[in-house]
Amino acid sequence: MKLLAIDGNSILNRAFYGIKLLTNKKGQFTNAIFGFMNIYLRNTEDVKPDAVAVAFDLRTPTFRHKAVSYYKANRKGMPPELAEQLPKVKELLTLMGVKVVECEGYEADDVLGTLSKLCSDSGNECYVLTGDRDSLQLIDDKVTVILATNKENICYTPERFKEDYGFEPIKLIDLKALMGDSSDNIPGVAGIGEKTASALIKEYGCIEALYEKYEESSLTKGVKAKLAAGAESAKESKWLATIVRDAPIDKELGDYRLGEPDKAAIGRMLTELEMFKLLDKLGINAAESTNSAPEARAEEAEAINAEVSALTEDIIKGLDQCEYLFREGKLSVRSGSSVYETEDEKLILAFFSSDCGKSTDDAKAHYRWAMSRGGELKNLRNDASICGYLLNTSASDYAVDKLCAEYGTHYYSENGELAELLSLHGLIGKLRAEIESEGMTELLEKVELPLTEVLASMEDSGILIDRKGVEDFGVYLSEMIEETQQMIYDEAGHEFNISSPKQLGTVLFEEMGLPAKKKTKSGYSTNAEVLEELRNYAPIVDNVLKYRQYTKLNSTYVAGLLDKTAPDGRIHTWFRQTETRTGRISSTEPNMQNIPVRTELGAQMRKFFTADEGKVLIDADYSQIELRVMAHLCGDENMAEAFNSGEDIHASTAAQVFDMPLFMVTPEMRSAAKAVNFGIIYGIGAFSLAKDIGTSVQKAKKYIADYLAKYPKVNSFMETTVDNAFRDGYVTTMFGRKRRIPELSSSNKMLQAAGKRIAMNTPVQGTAADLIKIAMINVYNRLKAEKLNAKLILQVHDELIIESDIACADRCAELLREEMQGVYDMRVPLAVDVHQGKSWYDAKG
DNA sequence: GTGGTCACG
DNA sequence: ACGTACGTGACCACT
Repeated sequence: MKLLAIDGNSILNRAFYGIKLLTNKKGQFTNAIFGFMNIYLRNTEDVKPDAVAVAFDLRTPTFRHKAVSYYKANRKGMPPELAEQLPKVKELLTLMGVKVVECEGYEADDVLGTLSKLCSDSGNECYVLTGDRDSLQLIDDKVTVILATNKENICYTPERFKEDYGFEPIKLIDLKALMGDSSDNIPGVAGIGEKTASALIKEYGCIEALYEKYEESSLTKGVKAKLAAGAESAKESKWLATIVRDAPIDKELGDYRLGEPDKAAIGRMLTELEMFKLLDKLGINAAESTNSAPEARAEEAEAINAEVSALTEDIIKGLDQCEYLFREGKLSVRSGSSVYETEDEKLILAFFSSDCGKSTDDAKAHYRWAMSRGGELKNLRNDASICGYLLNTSASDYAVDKLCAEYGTHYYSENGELAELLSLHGLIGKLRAEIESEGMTELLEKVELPLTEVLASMEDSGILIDRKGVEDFGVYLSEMIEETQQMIYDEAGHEFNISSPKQLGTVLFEEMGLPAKKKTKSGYSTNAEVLEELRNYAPIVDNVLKYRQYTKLNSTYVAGLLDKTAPDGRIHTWFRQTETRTGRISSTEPNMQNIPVRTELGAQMRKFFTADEGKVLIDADYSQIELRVMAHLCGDENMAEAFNSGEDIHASTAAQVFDMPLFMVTPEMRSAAKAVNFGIIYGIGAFSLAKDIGTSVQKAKKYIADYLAKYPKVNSFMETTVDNAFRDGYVTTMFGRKRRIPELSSSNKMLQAAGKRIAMNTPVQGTAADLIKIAMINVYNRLKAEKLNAKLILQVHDELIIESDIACADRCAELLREEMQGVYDMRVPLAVDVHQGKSWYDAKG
């Protein structure tokens, strides 16, 4: 028989600290459960055990079977985020048919010691899985210890142990008796560290032999003195370091055989925890619902048994409300207890443009399909993924099966390709009810759903790219890269991969001896901020910075964009509507929202994004929209006054903070004030502000204090927002968009502080996102209604770009300004800069 | 797949 | 004692 014995506490700890905090919708922490189960599954697959035991510590303060309990009592307790996961892991294991072993007064490793001895004595194989090197003392011919480290699992057989340590596993106890172990409060011999201890054990084998002979040995006086002084402690430490091997547990190995899993209960539990990947791995279905309305379930049940019929024009005309899915050219529609299908493009277009109210999933793809054929999609009522996003902006995806599991509606997994369609019915009902009760109906109906069509149209339009121009720019960059690279090699004295931070670090900080300022997890930091400070030390630094700039432009932008050019000569980015935590849109393949602009060389890229023949680009961007949103949300009169008077806001902030008239504000003061303004939006911290403007933390603190004193309502707004976030667990934007912030309930101070900053930033960033989304919808509708030959083609967070016929460009520009400025009645004006040009570069003004 | 870096708002 | 501002996406090196 093969037994896998697991140190539950040790593995759970590794899992907890190795994976960032995760929670389900209710805020229950799940990261340790997730990590534990992954480690468990990986190892059972590798070991293929017949029996498994997972041991957990169980000690009470009054019961001390040995002094270890007393010493270990000093250890820090578990953080609450982990403690709440512990009983869940035990429950889950039990449901899976795995034996959980706890023994009053003993620790997990004592249980492992006992189990491994049982195996060893009876000639059975035992694998001990732990993250704790202490357990290596258990290794023998029958007992292998699998040590789970952060990087990999190391499988310790007696041979492997000997290779690494140079002595037999059992002598690990003696090693610890000498060197001690601070994490276990084992004192060892004062002054003896790992090296000396290891040498002594290799020479003498055990501490008894050592103490018998050391006085006559050739050891140095110092070591002898230390050994003499620590004799008692060594003996005591050896006892402490010895793992118990006869704990009073069930000693019948057969009792640890794996039992039958209770799949239904596991399904319920993991569904509740929203651990769907794990369900997949275990081959278990998510729990079924109790949540669909009975009528809905009845309709679905009938639909399952009904014949699927072919969709026809007449049927389309008779439809009122329906769910549909459109995948790989096939349209499936459910209405009442009937299901229809077709692959006929004409019929599909007729359906899309029909008056029937439509609920679906991933409508943007359908809009694009219709638009590219000159058609349209009308009366979109619901989109499951968008509803899912509004209800929880932090999920990784919003697939129908996941949503059904999360919201507890029935998923017809048994019905093949109709599964999702039938499941959608109950799911949409539930999602709408949740949206309603969370007060987000208007946000869904007036903002997100209409926006889907706008984004589809923007993607469909794309933007014209001057391929020849980009290619030429690429040739120029390649020449510069070649040249710069050669200079770097010459200065370094050899060739190396400049793009490897590791190799670059070695060259700069070891070979060339430049002062290393900052470290990363894996070595020296070589980022631009660090290199900037080193510019004066050696010319290589400047060249590396140049090299970085050229290669970035060449690979990300030149190569990246050429690669994404469609046959129509345009670039069609994907706008993602369910991606960001704050409500912003994101852009991928390529990302059109991070095209360079801040450096002159980078900004050249924008010359290659152009208007088509006879057309022009119109670019409009909000000026300081986030600060204006802040001014509106907090209602601070001082801040509003600055905006209302049309002053330069950063200069005006400087005048306030430095308490002087506007005309006396220097560019340096303005720049510092600008940094403070940014800090305010991000959730201010003195340290980072100081770093940003290159001043002392003390001065930064004073700036912040002065700022908040001048704008007292900014201060109270932040406080109230954070307080409410603690109370509710989420924050909201002006239009009711929500973001949950589980970080606030973390006991880790860093994480909680990050949660507070999120709480301060999200209402501001998110409201700005809401505003521009509404403006986009209005612009789109007006361009259409006024039949202008112009299209909205890009959005870059606070900026919209229209490609317009030259003939109507001025009207479009005016329309754009009106819709953006007038999007919502605020306490401060929303200022918009509008420019026209043949290229994006020119249209930026 | 993760971490480092850097492009944008 | 420790690490440090909000939100993204792409590319490269390295495991």
